[in-house]
Amino acid sequence: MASLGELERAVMDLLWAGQEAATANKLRDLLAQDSAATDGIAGHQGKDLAVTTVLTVLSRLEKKGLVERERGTRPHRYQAVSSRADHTADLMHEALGSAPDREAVLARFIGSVSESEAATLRKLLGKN
Amino acid sequence: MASLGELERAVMDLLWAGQEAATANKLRDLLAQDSAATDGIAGHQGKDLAVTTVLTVLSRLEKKGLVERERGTRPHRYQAVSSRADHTADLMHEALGSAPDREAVLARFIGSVSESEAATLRKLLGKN
DNA sequence: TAGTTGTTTCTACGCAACGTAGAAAATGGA
DNA sequence: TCCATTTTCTACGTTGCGTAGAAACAACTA
Repeated sequence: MASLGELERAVMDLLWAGQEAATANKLRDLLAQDSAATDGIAGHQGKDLAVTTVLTVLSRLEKKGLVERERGTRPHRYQAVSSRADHTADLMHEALGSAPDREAVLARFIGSVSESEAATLRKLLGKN
Repeated sequence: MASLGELERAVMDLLWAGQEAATANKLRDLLAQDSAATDGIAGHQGKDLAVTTVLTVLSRLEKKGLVERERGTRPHRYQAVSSRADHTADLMHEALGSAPDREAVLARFIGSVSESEAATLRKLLGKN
């Protein structure tokens, strides 16, 4: 129960990027900006989402446990439950988790990691 | 384009487990066995899939690039394109890949790995 | 060569997830 | 009490997946 749709991911990216909790309206605006930027000079003909759309997505993300909502304030405020790094690491563990041959997987994983990342990993593991 | 459904995964598990390429019929039988075993003494009332079902799934897996089919022989023979370990490692890279903060992700990942696996990783990264 | 049988392809249905949003309800201020 | 803002409810279209029947196809036998 962890994979995200395109819009869900876009919203999470915004929540992860901003440090403050955001309202649905704020997020809608940011999404419009983003798509305008992506469309380039062509003019953002695409995506002006309805606020209800954003709210629906936020509810779904809340149900999935990725988003937390403050119900006290009137425009509710939404924020990511965990950082993107944490979430991504969780995903990696999830992929790894269901494998009966964890060591082999780790071997392959390490095998196809860039040298600089390998260095990072060595550092993190405490070199001994 | 990488996530698998339940049956798709069951089929891949069989292909990954067996060393030889298998036919659709063989796979159907193995699936029936598996579900019988899972059902325990209760009697495998559940899953006797039609061969066409297995064939459909195999086609979809082929389209996804996970399965390769020999069309020469009459009962076509199917096999996994890459090992489960490779595939899982790919998934991990995929999760990691889309992150702008790769180092942070790796840090979190390492942080929540068991000590024995950390040891494995150290060995694999071994400065040698 | 024509029938028979095993195999594959085509087509399709139901269900769940997701993008999308209108209609209606709720809430807080004028 | 009425209005504007915000949230909830409901819903529709699309896509992926489990599932399989019907039809096409290939190989063997009589």
